[in-house]
Amino acid sequence: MPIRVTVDIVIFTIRSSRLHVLLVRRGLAPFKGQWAIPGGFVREGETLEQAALRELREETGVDEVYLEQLYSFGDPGRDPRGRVVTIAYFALISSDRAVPVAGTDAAEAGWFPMQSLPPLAFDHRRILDYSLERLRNKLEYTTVGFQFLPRKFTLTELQRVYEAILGRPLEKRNFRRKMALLRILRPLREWRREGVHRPARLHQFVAELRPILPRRRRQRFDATPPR
Amino acid sequence: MPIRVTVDIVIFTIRSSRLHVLLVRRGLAPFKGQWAIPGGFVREGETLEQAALRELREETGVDEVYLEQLYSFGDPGRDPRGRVVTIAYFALISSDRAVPVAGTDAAEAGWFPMQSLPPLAFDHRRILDYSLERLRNKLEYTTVGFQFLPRKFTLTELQRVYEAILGRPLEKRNFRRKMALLRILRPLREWRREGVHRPARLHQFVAELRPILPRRRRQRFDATPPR
DNA sequence: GCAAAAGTGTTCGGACTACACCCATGG
DNA sequence: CCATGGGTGTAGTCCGAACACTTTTGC
Repeated sequence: MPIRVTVDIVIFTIRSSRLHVLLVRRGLAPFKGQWAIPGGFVREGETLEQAALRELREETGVDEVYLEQLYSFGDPGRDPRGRVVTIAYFALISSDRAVPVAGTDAAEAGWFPMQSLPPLAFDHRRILDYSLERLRNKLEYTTVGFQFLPRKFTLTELQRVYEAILGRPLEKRNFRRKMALLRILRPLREWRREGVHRPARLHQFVAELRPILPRRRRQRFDATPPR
Repeated sequence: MPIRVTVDIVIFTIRSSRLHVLLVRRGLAPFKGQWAIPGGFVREGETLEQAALRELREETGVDEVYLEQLYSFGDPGRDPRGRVVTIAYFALISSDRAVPVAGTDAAEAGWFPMQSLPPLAFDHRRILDYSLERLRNKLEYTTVGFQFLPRKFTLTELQRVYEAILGRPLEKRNFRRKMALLRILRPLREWRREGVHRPARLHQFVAELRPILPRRRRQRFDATPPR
C-alpha cells in the first residue's frame, strides 16, 4: 500500500481588520460535512507548488499571490483512509480579491476569522496554528504584510493588517516611524476621504518583496600592528 | 504510477573549526558512485521524523540529536527513476560524537567541508544550500549552536562554531558579552590547558534548547483621558 | 623574555519604546 | 462647534559594533 501525497493550502486574507482563513466543507467521507482547509492529491507531471497553485485557483479563482511552503505532515493515522503525506502551503490574498467560489469537490466554502474557528477535519487545526505562527514571524522580518492590501492604501489600513496578524494593538507613531525608516512606501498625491474627519493620505508599496535589512555596519577587526 | 516518499537528512558537524556534512557514496544507479546525502523510503508505520531518525542512526550510530524538518522537494524529474517526493531534515551532531559508519546500502561515507563539496546526486546540492541558509538563520535567534559542542567547552571553541557556520570571523569581546548577557552559560571551576599560553576556562550550556528572547517591554498606550 | 591565546571596558549609533496634542473634515 | 480619525516629535533604553591592551602560561 503506497503512501499518497497531497498538498493542503492555508489561504489567509484580512476582512474588516481581522485575519481570516478560507475553509471548505467536505462533501465526502471521512469528516463529511466538517470544515477543512482546501487540498488535494498531487498530479502526475506537476510540481508541489503547481499543485498548490491549482488548488488555490480552484477555490478562489485567484492567481499570482504570495505562496510559501509551510511544512509537511505525515504521521500515520492522520488520514483514516490510509497513509497520506501532505505538504502544506500558505497563501496571502489582498482583501479586494478575496472572493471565494465554491470548489469543485467542495460543497461549500467560506472565510472564517482565525479567532473563532469551527472544528476542523484531519490535523488541520494543527496546520492552521503553525501557519499563523509562521506568518507572525515572517511579518517581523519581511514585507509579507503588504500582500494583504490593494495597491493603494492608507497607513492606518496597513497598521490594521499588522495588528490583525500579530493579535495586538500597535502604537501609531512608532509604527509610522518604522515604516518611514524602511523606505518601502511611496506617499501619493492622493487622499482618501471617508467619514467625518481629515482625509488619509494614500501610499504605494514600492520595492520588491524582500527581507527587511537591518542595515549592518561592516565589521572590521582589532588591527593590532605587530610590535 | 504512484508517488513515492523518501526522507533525506543533512547531517552537520564541526571538524577542525569548519562546518562539515556527512555524505554517502551511492552503490546503486542512478548516480552510482556519486556522493549524496543519506536518505531512504519512508516505511509503513513510521512518522516522517522517525524515518529521518532511523536513517541518521543507520549512518552514524547516533541518536538523540537536534533534528528539524527542512523542506520538501518534489519536482517531477528530480529522480530519474520516477516521481519521488522527499522530505528533507537536518541534524546537528557534536564533534565528539561525529564518527560515521558506512551505511547499509551505501558503499562508503565521509565528512565533507561545506566549502568544498563534491558533485552531488539528484538535487542534493540545492538541499544542502538551503539547509545552510536555514542553519545560519537559526543560529541568530536560537541556541542551536551549542548542539555542535561537547558538554564542556571553552568560549573560543564556541566562537569557532559560530564562525564556521556563519562563514565570517566574529569579534571576541562582543561575542563574549553577548553570551554573558544571554545567561545560558555556566562557567566551571575547570580550565583547559593546552599549548604555551594561558589556560581557558571551561563552560557548560545550561538552560534547555530555546529561542533567544529579546526581552520586550510591555506595550502601553496613549492614555488620553476623556476631557 | 618571548610567543601565543585568554580575557576584559568604553564609546557610538541605530532602533525600539513610551507618551499627548494639534489638524482637517463633514455634519 | 463638535466628533472623528489623521498626523506628528522627543526622550530614554537597549543592543550591536568598533576598537587595544593586559594576563597567564610553557618553553
